[in-house]
Amino acid sequence: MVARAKQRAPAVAPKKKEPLTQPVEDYLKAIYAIGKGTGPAATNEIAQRLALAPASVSGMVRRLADQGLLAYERYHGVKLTETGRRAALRTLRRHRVIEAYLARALGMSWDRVHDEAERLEHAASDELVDRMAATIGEPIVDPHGAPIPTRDGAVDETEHMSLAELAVGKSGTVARVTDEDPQVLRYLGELSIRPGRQITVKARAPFDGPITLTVGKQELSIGPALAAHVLVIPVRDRGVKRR
Amino acid sequence: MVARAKQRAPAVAPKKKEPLTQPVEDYLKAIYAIGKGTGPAATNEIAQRLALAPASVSGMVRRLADQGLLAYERYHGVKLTETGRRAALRTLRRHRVIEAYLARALGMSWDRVHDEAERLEHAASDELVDRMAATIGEPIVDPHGAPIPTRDGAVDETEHMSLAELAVGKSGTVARVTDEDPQVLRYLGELSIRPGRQITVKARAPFDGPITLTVGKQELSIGPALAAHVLVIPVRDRGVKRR
DNA sequence: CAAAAAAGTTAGGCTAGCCTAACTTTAATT
DNA sequence: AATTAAAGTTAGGCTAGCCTAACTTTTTTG
Repeated sequence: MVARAKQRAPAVAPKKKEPLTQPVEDYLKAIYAIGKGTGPAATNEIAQRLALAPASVSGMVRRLADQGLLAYERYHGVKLTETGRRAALRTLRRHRVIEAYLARALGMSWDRVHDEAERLEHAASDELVDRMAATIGEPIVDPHGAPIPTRDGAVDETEHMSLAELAVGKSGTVARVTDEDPQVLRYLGELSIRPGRQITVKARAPFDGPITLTVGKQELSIGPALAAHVLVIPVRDRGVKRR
Repeated sequence: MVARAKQRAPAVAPKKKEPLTQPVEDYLKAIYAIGKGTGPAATNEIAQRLALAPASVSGMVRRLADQGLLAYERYHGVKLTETGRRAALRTLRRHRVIEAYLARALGMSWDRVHDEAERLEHAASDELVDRMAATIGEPIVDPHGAPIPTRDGAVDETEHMSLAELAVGKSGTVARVTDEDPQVLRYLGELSIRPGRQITVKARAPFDGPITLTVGKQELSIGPALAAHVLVIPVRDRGVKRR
């Protein structure tokens, strides 16, 4: 019979200055995205985001815990340590600065910047990223409206309401689109649903049906799943039908 | 006793569209650099350039030959195939366009662009590289004066004379500096020895001694090893001491 | 032209990251 | 509370790229 020994990681986070590998940066980013920087992330969800087998995640997660990047308790998911959080935010900053730069300085469309940034974020130096940010005027958000962490790891973590939750008759300004699929982004672009635009909800069909909106002078309707990816800042009583 | 069977690669270059890995791109670049695109490259030299053990090169070189990127004959070095040459030039174009872009659009100094480009070249898409090139006006050379291959794989392969070979009394315009060590580049920069500058050789000390030059109004001397990395286009009879 | 030196190759091992299959633990359901 | 389902982990394997050590081929040299 095996004694139920404490399996806590015996390592004391050996501070290494070696740069993180590309897969490691991806794990940290995924874990950050799931737990919003502080909450726990489940093995299966990490696996799904990274398109890996859960078994692979179990293995990697243990290594990252040994390195002091994660707090890991077997069968109970992981959390980022402070070190891990900072590493994740550094990658996130790179990603979003690069996206913003590609769009503003090189005229790349908002549906292509994500994939490009996904690769460049692992290769660009901090110096380069800072130069990019400076060149386009220290942007605060990326082309999809996602907030860019500062050099010292601060992020605007405001939670926005989604278009799917906005009451009929209310208006809101699009703050962010939380979908990176190029096809989806192109479609939204055609409807001119993009950060900064003002949208009014005209009707909502029952049983999770389509939502009818006006964007500028256009009237159109989109599905609720898509609407959930459009985050808005409600406008206080304007565009509300007077009664 | 083992029959001395023909060990030729049995594979017929299975045309795969999978992108080349970073190490593979580095091998091809190194082989291109050694053989100027056509000549053979020795195992040891490849190993030295990539800072790898010769044994590792033997292994990789075989795989690349099986993929149809190299022509390989055991114990006699490798040559690039046409496919390999094109792949090498694509990487080289990326590298140099990126260098040029970093310098011109982002104000990065010429001694830092190499290392940055070395990483970015593996991550940047062709689309991005083309946009960079277009943005800075389709440059022909990188910040060190190295020619940039065109999209369809053409390169200016002109061989320049080096400053070490320029006769005393003759002048030349710096075409290129073939050293990527940041320290060396910073030093040359301080002496304002950089592409476009005109230099006159004033004296050459015997026994491979230092070479005295004038750059602009400055007079200075540098060692022959360094001078060999400064490529020049001789100016026909100007600055020659009349006698 | 034989012996030594240099260059190149093979053999055997290692690590990071991934996989599938089988097993264990936790959570959900009756 | 017992059973089933879901989630997570371990075991065992694979590939790309690297290494060192030992061996073979080619080149150089006395």
